[in-house]
This record gives sequence, C-alpha cells and structure tokens, in this order.
Amino acid sequence: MSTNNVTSKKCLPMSKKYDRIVLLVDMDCFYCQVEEKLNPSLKGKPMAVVQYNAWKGGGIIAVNYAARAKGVTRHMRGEEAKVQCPEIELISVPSVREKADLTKYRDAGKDVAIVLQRFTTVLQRASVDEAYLDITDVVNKRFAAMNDGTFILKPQELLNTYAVGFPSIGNFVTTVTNDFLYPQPHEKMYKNFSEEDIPTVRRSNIRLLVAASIASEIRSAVFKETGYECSAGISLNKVLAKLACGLNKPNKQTILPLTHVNELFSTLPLSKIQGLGAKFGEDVCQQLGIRYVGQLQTFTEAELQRKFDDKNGTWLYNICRGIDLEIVTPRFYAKSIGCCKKFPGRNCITGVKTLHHWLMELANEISERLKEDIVQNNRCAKHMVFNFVQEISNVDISSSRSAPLKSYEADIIAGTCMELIKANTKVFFRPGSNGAINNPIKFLGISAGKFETLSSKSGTIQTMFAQQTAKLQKLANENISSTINSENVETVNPLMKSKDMDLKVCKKAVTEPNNTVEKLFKNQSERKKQIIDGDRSALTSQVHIEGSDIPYDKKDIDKLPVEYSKEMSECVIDDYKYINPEHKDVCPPNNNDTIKTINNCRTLASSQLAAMSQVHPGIVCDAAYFILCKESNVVKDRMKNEDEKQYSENICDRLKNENSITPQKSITHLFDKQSTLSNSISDIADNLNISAYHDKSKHFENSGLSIIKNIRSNKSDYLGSAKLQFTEISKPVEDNTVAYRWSSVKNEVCKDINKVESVNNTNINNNSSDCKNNINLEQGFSDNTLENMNHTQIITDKEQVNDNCELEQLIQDLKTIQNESKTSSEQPNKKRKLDDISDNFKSKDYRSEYVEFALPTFNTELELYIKCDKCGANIFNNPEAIQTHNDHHFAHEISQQQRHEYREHLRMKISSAKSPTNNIKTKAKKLFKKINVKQSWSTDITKFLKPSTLTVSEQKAINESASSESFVEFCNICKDQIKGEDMTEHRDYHLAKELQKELNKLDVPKVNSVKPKSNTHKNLNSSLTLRKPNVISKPITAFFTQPNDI
DNA sequence: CATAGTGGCGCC
DNA sequence: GGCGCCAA
Ligand SMILES: Cc1cn([C@H]2C[C@H](O)[C@@H](COP(=O)(O)OP(=O)(O)OP(=O)(O)O)O2)c(=O)[nH]c1=O
Ligand SMILES: [Mg+2]
Ligand SMILES: [Mg+2]
Repeated sequence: MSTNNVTSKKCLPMSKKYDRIVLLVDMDCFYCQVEEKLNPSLKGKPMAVVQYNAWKGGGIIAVNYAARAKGVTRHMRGEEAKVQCPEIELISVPSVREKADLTKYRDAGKDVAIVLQRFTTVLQRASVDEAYLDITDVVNKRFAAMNDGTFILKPQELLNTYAVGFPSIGNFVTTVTNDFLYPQPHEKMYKNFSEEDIPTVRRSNIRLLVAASIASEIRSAVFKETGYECSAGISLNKVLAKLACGLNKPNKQTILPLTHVNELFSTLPLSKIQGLGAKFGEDVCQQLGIRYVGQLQTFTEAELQRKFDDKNGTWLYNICRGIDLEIVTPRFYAKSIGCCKKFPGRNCITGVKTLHHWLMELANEISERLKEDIVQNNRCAKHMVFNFVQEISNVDISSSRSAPLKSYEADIIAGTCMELIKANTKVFFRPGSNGAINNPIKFLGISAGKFETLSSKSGTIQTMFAQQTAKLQKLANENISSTINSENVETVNPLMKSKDMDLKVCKKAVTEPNNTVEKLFKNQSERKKQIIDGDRSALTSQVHIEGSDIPYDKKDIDKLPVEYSKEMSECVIDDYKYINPEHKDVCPPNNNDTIKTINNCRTLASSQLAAMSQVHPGIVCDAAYFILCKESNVVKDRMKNEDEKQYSENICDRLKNENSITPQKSITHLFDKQSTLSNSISDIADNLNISAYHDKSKHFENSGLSIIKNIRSNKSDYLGSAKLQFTEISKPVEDNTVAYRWSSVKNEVCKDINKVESVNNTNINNNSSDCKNNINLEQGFSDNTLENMNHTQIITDKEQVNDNCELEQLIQDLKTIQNESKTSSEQPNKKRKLDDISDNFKSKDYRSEYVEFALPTFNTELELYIKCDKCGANIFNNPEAIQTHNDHHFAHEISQQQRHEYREHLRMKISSAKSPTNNIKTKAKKLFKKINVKQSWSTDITKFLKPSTLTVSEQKAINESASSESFVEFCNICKDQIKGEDMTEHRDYHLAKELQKELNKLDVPKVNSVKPKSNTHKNLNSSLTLRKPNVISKPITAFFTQPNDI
C-alpha cells in the first residue's frame, strides 16, 4: 500500500525559467454549458445556474455569456437576474438529500479532463472546470516535426487566437518569425532581458506559436468529444497561462509572450495575479503603495523579503518579472472528497436528532461518492475531517476535528462525527435536556482524504474499465427510472444483462447497502476471478502493437476488460498519430485488436502513469500490458520464467533509455508474485522521477531556420504584412540535432519502431492535423459571428411559479399552528414545508419527534413574547429566537467598529479612484449619493407590507411590534423585513450590491490589453463583496468556561 | 442568514 | 492536527 501523498508545489531551478510551455484550459461558463448540453433548447438564450430557489430565486453560481451581456453576474439572486434580464432561464442545481448536489458538474469536468489528458499526462486539474497542461514536450515534438517538414503550421487557422501586445495573431506571426529569421541585436522587445536570455526568449515566441496550434487542436478535441467550449491561456508558466486565459473569453485562446509581459504588467492590477487576489495582494499594494504588477519591479528581492517573508518576497520578485517556477504537478483526481452545508440563522440545528439527521445526509453523500471513488480510482480514503460551526455565547465558533476513516458506511461516518462534536463541546446538551443542543450548530462539513491505492487484485482492473462501468451505471439509472433496486443487479438494466460479469459484480459491490469497505475489499479477489475466468471465445493469433516488443495474443486481448469502442479507437488513433507524427503510418486503423490493446494500456497509463509522460506510449503500453497480463494470470500458463525476465528487462532497458537515467531499482521486482499492479505502477513512476526539462534548451540550438520554413503563410492577405512566402516543404531529413526525446532514444528502439512501421504500413494520412485545424477554423468563424450578433433574446412566456406565495397563503390559512421559527426558510421544497405544517402532528416527518420541534413555541398556552431587557423589543419566547436576538445585539456591538471602517473603506475606494478611471469614479460617487438618499428612512412601514409573503408568526411580530418599538422594519430597497438594529448593516449590503452592479456594467471586456479601470472594478468588487465572515475560529477549549446564555 | 458548496495548500 | 487563506 502506498499513500498517494505527493508533495506539491515543486519548483524548477531558475535556469529553466523559460524552458516550458504551459497551457491553462478553462471551460466557458461551465455549469451553464453542462445544463445547455442536457437541454439544448437553452442554447443561445440567456441562462444561469442557481442553487436553491426559495429565497429570492436562489443564488446564482454560473452565468452564460448571453446573460452576462445583460448584466447578470454570479452572486446575484435569481430575482435580481430577472430584473436585469427578464427572459433569463434559471436552472437549479439538483437538490439531493435536501442539499445541492454537484455530481453532474464533477462528471462533466472529468469528461473534459479525460480528453485533455490524451495530449499530455502532465496535467494538473485546478478545479472542476480547468486544468494546467505542461505541453513542452508536445511543442518540442511538433517543433521538430516542423523542422523536418512533416508538420506545417498554418497561422491563418488560428483565428480564435490572440497574442497579448499584438493587434492580431497575424501580426504576431509576422513579427516573431521575422525576428527569428533576422535577429536584431537591439530589438526593443528584448530590452528587459539579459544578453544570455535573449536567444531563449526569442525562441520562446516561436514555441508559443507552435503551442497555439496545439492548443487549438486540444480545444477542438474537447468540443468535438464533449460538446463544451473552452478558452485557453498559452504561456511559459502557470501564472502567465492562467492570466492569459482570462483575457479573451469565451471560446478563445490567448498567447502571452514573455516579451510583452512587461507591457501588460505596467497596467495590470496586482489582484489579477493568482495568489494576489485577496488579502495578501491588498497587503502588498498597501505596504508598497502600488497598484500594478509592474511596479513591484522597483523593489529589490531583499526589500520584498523584508516586508513579506523570504518565500513570498522571492515569489513576488519573480512574478512581477513574468517568472513562475512552479511546476505542473500531474494530478487527475481530487485529494479529498467532501460535502458540507450551512444552517444559517433560524435554520441552525438545536437538537441532537436534527443533528443526526443532517450528519446522516452528509455522510450518505460522502459514502456514495467514496464508494464510487473506489471503483473509479482504485483507492480508499483513510482519514476524515469533520468541520462544524457552533454558536457559543453568541459567537460563531468554527472547529475541525479529524479521525481515522475505518468504514465507508454512512451510519459509522455520521456516528464518528457525532462523537467528535460531543467530545469537543464542553456542554453539549442544554442543561436538563438530553435532546436539546446547548450550542446551536450553523455549519456541518465532512471531508475524506489521505487516499491509499488499493491492492491491485482486481482493483486496478476496475480502474481499467471504470469509465465503462460508470457510463453503464448512468445509462441504467436513466433508462430504468426510479424503480431501480440497486441491490439486485439483474433487475437493473437489460443492457447490462449482456454485459460482463465484472460489471455486475462491480455494481453490486458499490451499491450493496450493508457492505463495509472491508467486505468490499474481500469481494475483490472473487470479483477478479470472475473477470478473469469470464467465458469468452478464445481465438489464438498474434497481434502486433506499434512501438511494442511484446507479442500480443489476441486471446489475451479479448480478455481485457475494456470494451472496444469505435469512437474511442478513432481518438486513440488520432492520439497516437499526434504523439507520434513520425509514425503516422504505423497504426492500422482497422485493426481493432491493436486499438483495443492500446486503449486498455493507455487507460491504465493515463490514470496512473502521469510521471511517465516522457515515455513512449508503446513502452508504456508494453509495461502496462505485461503487468496486467501477469496480474490477471492471463499469460501465466504460457509464459515461462525466462520469458518473463526477458520481457521485464527489455521494458526496463527501454525505460532507462527513454529517460536517460538509471532507475533507482530494477523494475524486475515488479513482477514478483507479491507485487501488485498498483504498486508496480507507482514504483515505475517513482523510479522515473526524472527531470522533465532535462537537456531541453540544447535541443533548439540548431533548429531555427528549418522550423521557420514550415510556418507557411497560405493567405498573406489575412496576415496583412506577412513578408514570408515559403516554397516547397523540405523533405523529411535524418537530422540528428532534432531535439525531441522520443526521436533521440537509443537506436535499437528506433530501429524497432521502424521495423514495425514497415510491417504495418498502411494508409498514410498526412493531413490528420490539417483536418483538425479546419474544424477549428470553422469554429473560429462561427464564434466570431456569434460574438458580433446582437443578443436579441426571445422572451419566453414560461411562468415563474412563486412557491412562496402559494405556500405562505396556505400558512396563513393554518392560523392555529404556530410553528414558524422552526420552519426553515431556506428549505425551499414546497412539499417539505407543507408536510411540516399541515401534517406535523401526525406525520412521521423526522422533525416531529425532535426536541427542538417540541419546544414551547408549539404550545399556544404559553406566553408568545418576552421583552428584551436591552432594547425592550418583543421577542418570540423560544430559546432560539432569544438567542438570535441576543446574537444581534452582540453582533451589533462588535461590528460597529468594523462597519465604520468598512464604510470608510468604501468612501476611500471611491474617492481615491483616479485619472484613467474617472468615469467610474464619477458614477460610483453618484451612486453612493443615490444610495445614501435612498437610505433616508421611511417610518411608515405599512406601505411596504406584503402580507402574502409573511408567515403567521412574522405577521404577528409585525402587529405586535408596530405600535411599540420597531423591532422589525422593512428595507425600502428589497422590502425584506429587517431587525431594526441590523438595518444599517443591511443597507450597507445593498450599497455594496448596487455599486457592484454598476461597476459590472462598466467592465467592458478587453482584448489585447487590460485597462486600469478593470482594476478599479476588481478591487472594488472584491472589497465590496467579501464581507468578513462572522465566524471566529478558536480551539473549543477557549470557551469551556463561557457561560451559557440560555 | 443575506451565495453555497468545494477543494488545495501553507503555517505553526 | 487544526486553522486560515485563496480560488473556481
Ligand atoms: C467562481 C465559482 C465557480 N463556481 C462553479 C460554477 C462555474 O461554472 C464553475 C467554473 O468556474 P469559473 O471557471 O470561475 O467560471 P465559469 O466557468 O462559470 O465562467 P468563465 O470561466 O467562462 O468565466 O465553477 C462556483 O460554484 N462557485 C464560484 O464561486
Ligand atoms: Mg470556467
Ligand atoms: Mg475555472
């Protein structure tokens, strides 16, 4: 067993600062695209994805570009979006177990990443919708191919490509190729670079151009295979690539050349740099009195280190010069799987049964996802962290406690959490009660991590066909509707009946209600047996795999568990040709066995061999196949020990050759009986912990002219001033100076490959890349068309059903029941609420038997209100309401200073906006005044009264308090009822929102440069929207002696 | 209450 | 291990 605990954030040595090409691919308005794909009628219409929808139409978490054009933004409420854009379609995130469920977006993100991964295994997923790709090797490979004439780059096909600092991509091509052909010693592009760096920097621009053509193909593949559009940033490191990506969206890609970093940085707000978008960035700006990234260059490294610390100082010093040494750490899967839920305000948890209920809901989701993770990723989480926020003495206290994760069963996970919170709370139960919780709970989160790779026995085989399994399961769920009995696979899916045993076993193992992790693991040997012994027709014939030394046997291939898929195979062929352009004739397109084998082995390779990215796929294929066969006992009978040794040594030798290093230990041990496939794979990876950029620079020494030759300009008119018209493509040459690693491996391997080539030589398709480019080109045109279109929207007459009105009317009718303070306002589900109310004394709704739902509130005989002795207001006479009220007093007191500072901060921001942002400044000031006027308070609240939206108790509260103190008032902006003492803060909230809205309108997307006003917007935006979380995090022990208020 | 739910990583 | 920061 090995813990997949890879140290992260490794850095390159400074000497290799300009050696890489890094791509950042980010999906455009991702969740929206996912929804559009599921419901194509939404395409083109303004649309947003919301979470929940009871309160003001739900919170918007993604907005498509049609809706953005109308001013709709993330953070808005559904209702606000409707104001901005009445025809907007609001799609809800599915609610499962009464909480938002993001599964479909995770799945979609994975689909995309699988496509991306085909282009390089040096892929680091950075979020659900984006990934960094280190495509240095791919670029170098293509560079070499251009050098020998086997690839022709056609810049006119980069219509969707932008280059920072250049008016057009054509201009970029012309400039950098000219400069490369006729280097000017004092070209001003290089004025900021040291003499010795200039040749590297000059080459980097050409490499970026090559990278752009690859990026185009990658994005095309993503679109073709997933239907999703994305944008990309193309530069020399992660920070620059990320920055570039955001400059042109959607469906565009942006090159950020080293030579134009300074120009960009001179007006680029510091906050635009990843890592400087929040407090630290603000701190840097404030301490140094600067705004733009470029201004950092005026400080010495020592100065920066002194002000911040050594690490940050050096980082800042480098970043402002466009240098970022952090490597792309290959990682496909999340390191933790978690879920959480807030219980704000009245929704807070005040009874153990409710707590248990929610812990079970969360644990069930975690459990489900962890079990799926076993199948998908062949690993098992060993550790869990439980996060919770409690309100203690009117302060929100956040705590985190961890425990070993010994079972994936929900009740065990929930039980562990329950123990943890009890053990870490001084007074858990309210004195005198064994059901009421002393400190209301406002947040629960469970997360599982510290994954260990499972023993390979069947586990890895699962990994191999995890995709198929998942897809079949999905299909099954869709086709069979809700009558699925997951315990009985035979009833699940007629499609699956014809499928392999292993799928059934898999499904069963995952969904069987009472199986524990331990059991699941025990089942694996059995499952494996079923897979291996599965009855299949056995033909015996030899199959040859390109780049491989192993004589594959068709019989063995047939036993491999991955289903042959025509579509996938075509991808694999493309992929294979792409990775091996010089072997483009190697792969016989009609040889299903070959394709299938590669599929299998590449699946394995892609999921577990990230660190082997430098290795020829043929070799990976052999290694993986060999181990797989060995592991599966497929070849056991036929393969003698000598053969085994020979093969393993062969693979070992070739790995060594590929990497120019000696593995620390022989991989022959991988074939020991005890050795597992997973361990084998990770050991290989460990052994191949090579310097990825080893010897990179020298590869480019002599390859300049010929590569330029192969940047062909077919449409010089498009390129405008393109001066270069090239003639015939040079014939492929045997060029020993060609840099690419795969081409420079030992002759024996090359010979082998050549031999294979000559044997399998069939259809040569020289134009495969051209095809891709053409596709890309067309997209580019259509995008532009789309972009220039007026966003005239069809107004749909779909009625907006107002759940609240209907619901509240019913509540009104049920005058005799006083329940309100317990009925969740953010549990939007109508049915749920109705059940709660109308049936709550007879139904078995979980709440009905809980302590906190049996509080005095339900007893009409008791006094309804008590007087607050601080403000004299009438408060509902239940512990929660009292506590909430007290909380408001407390919050008010402690936040007064904060709010003052906050308002001062706003004023400062607005008044300090200067010259280039004059426009904004004026507007902001105006707005500020406008809002202030609005704040002038109306005492006649009755005109804002909306009885239909009030609950019984709320109505009562109004009636009770209207004559005396204005305990509850109505905000004249949103018409919400707000407690009097909270009104100032509430109005600040509106002020912030209004400002943000106004500023959003002014945020005109820029193409090739970033204007300062964008800065002002962002800074303001973040300052305004990021209100201080009102949660304090302290060791719980700090509150052991705190008195309990209630 | 006034995005919420989620994930990675650094510091101590 | 627990907490805080940062981000999509
Ligand atoms: C920023 C952010 C994103 N998300 C989700 C929804 C987004 O669709 C998804 C990706 O985030 P982003 O990539 O930041 O945004 P986006 O893909 O919606 O739009 P674009 O990249 O074109 O600007 O992650 C959240 O749930 N919460 C957030 O705070
Ligand atoms: Mg995105
Ligand atoms: Mg993103």
